Amino acid sequence: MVTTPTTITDVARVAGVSKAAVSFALNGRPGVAADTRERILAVARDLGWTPSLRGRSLSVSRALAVGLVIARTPETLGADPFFGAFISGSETVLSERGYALMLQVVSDEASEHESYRRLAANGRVDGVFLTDMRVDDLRPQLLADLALPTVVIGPAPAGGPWSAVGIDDQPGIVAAVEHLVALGHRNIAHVSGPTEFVHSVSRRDAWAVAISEAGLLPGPCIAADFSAQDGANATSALLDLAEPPTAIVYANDLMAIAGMSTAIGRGVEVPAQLSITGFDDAPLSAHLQPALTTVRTDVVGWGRAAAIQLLALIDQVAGPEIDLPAPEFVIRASTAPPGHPGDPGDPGHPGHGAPSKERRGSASILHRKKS
Amino acid sequence: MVTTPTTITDVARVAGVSKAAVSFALNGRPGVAADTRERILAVARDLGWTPSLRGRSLSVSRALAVGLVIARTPETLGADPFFGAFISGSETVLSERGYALMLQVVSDEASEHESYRRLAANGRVDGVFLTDMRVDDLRPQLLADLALPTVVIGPAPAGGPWSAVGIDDQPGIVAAVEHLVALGHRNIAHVSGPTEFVHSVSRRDAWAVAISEAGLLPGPCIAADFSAQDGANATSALLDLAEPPTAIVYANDLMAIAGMSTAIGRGVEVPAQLSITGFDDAPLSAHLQPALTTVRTDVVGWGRAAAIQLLALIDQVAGPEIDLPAPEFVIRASTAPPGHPGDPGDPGHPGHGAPSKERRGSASILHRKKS
DNA sequence: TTGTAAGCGTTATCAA
DNA sequence: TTGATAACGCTTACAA
Repeated sequence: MVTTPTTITDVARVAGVSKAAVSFALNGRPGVAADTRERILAVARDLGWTPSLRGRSLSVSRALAVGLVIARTPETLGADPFFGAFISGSETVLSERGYALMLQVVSDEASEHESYRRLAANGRVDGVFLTDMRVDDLRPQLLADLALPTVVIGPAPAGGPWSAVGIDDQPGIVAAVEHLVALGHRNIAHVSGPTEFVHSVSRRDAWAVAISEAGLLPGPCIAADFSAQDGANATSALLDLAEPPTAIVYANDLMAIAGMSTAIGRGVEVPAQLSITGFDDAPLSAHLQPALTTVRTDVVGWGRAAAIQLLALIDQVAGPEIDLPAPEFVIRASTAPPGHPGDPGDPGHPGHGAPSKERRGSASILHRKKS
Repeated sequence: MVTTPTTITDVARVAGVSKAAVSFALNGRPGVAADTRERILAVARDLGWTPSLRGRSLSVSRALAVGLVIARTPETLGADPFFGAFISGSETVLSERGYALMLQVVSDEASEHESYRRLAANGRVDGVFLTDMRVDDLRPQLLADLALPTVVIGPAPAGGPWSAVGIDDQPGIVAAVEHLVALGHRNIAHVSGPTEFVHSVSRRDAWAVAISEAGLLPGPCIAADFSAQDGANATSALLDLAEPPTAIVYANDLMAIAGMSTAIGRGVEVPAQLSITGFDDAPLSAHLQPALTTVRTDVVGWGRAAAIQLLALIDQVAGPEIDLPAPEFVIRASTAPPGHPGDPGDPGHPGHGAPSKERRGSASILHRKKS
């Protein structure tokens, strides 16, 4: 018993109509009498016929698939909770519309371009998501040249010829800084991502602005690469300063966790002597000791919104205005008032034991699309 | 300037040959003179022509793509370093052969089956990877019915009608137990994954066997769900026992890390009072305080091997024997001799500061394929 | 060695 | 409202 060697021709023959009639009936288009349509559909069901995507694809010049090219090393990919959630979210929309997702993972920028070129040349996809936007990013131009509809994921420079869907990360960072300021911190450092990325710069700027709006001088800022190793290194460098910060705002959870461990390893108590905030709310973050204060964004919803936007772009229709939920600032146990250098004999800070109740503050939201 | 409205007909016309000649030349097949071939290829290059996958796909009845359906929640997906690495690895092989990877993420088993059905009915893929094999898994039968070549990733029950590629995780667990026994532990617990998964059972059995081979009685064993939350819960339960274990072997790093934090939060020193081992070597694990002793497998190489195997299956040729590197047991700072309940005043265990030099022991390897 | 022509399974065009 | 018939872009017998 085979699956589907049945073709539209078979259905047409059995139903005693033309192929065109079958096609019309299936796609629910006018031009076929109601009873004829019924009969055709019945036959199709009996024969277990599903239209062939390949034939259809050739005929309509559409791949019915979209692409996601990720330029990351296996390690940074595996450590980032973003992609799994994003893909989950976009999949719900895509599969509902009969679209599939082609995933490509490459290691460097050159092969990333090559990847897009091939995707376009082969006609494998009808559009792509673009993540990790860089400050001077060549990909939008490339994709424009390739005539491949593109949705940029995350903050993107305004005014470009692209469509972007993103939750603005700035309010999350601002909330973190304000929280720390309210706790009494005056020397607040930042460990950013690589400055070539737009979202790195965006978060760094948010940190700087929030600090000066609080009437403080910006603390030290170190650019790292989002990896645990670099987060640890940056933290060491900050703690080695003549005037080490009393709080550090990290651009992602992975660096924050590694930084927290580094501090603890040096005998610096967290949060008593050093407060720490992350970004992402990784699945692990709530279960650390101390649990990590961080910023959570609804990445699944983001993926959904991006997929809707991309499909609209492909269909050349105006995409709906999508309201993305605001990022949440999640206060846990890794932040506290500064300057409690005492109690060095407190093993494991039992006071901050269970994650217990989390307090949340919400921030605002951004959704920018091509005008 | 448009990208590729060029078709094989254009190339044939410009080169002054037939479409067949172009096809033959492109696919490097005999039946066309060397100089003609050169000329054709030159024209193709000039015109920037790449054969359309859609036409080709329809003609050869092949999708030139393989599928990976992942049944995970966004959280467990994002926390697992496996998939990113696996996809990276398989991609290197697939893209080289002109294949692409279709990724589907679903939430439950029912929609997973649905996903496979659609993939097959649409002819979107020529074969699939099957991960997270369950003890009584219905998917192999389904895929056999769908006539979809399948490669099972990871340990699979022997004797089934499937082809499996996996690094045996047992030697890694055995190495962990032997390490703990050598350190002097006598009460070694295990936190496993859900017992419905073959790899959970495999790791649990390895733990049990290694313990009895050391002449010890098996310690307590709790099945969790691989999540941080469940790892924390299981750890609490173990520490609440009348005779709490002095060491815990976890089935993955995420649970181990959460468990470690839980212990520390309860005032239990790691590794002085409790030794902990993980599985995966997540990017973060080396940068924790204390750094996690764990088992590392070459997932990227595994992905490569699986892709080679799947393509061979699709092409109906015998796959090459692939030697997968043995899993490595990585000894870091979360394991130590038992019974040092003293020194409760040691903040942050500075003695275990930097990850420093890691000692590694290697274990053996498994690669089973369909006979 | 080369060219012709028939598929692959759709959708689209255009008479009837 | 229908039903031939021609694309779509490629591969592949088969004939020249």
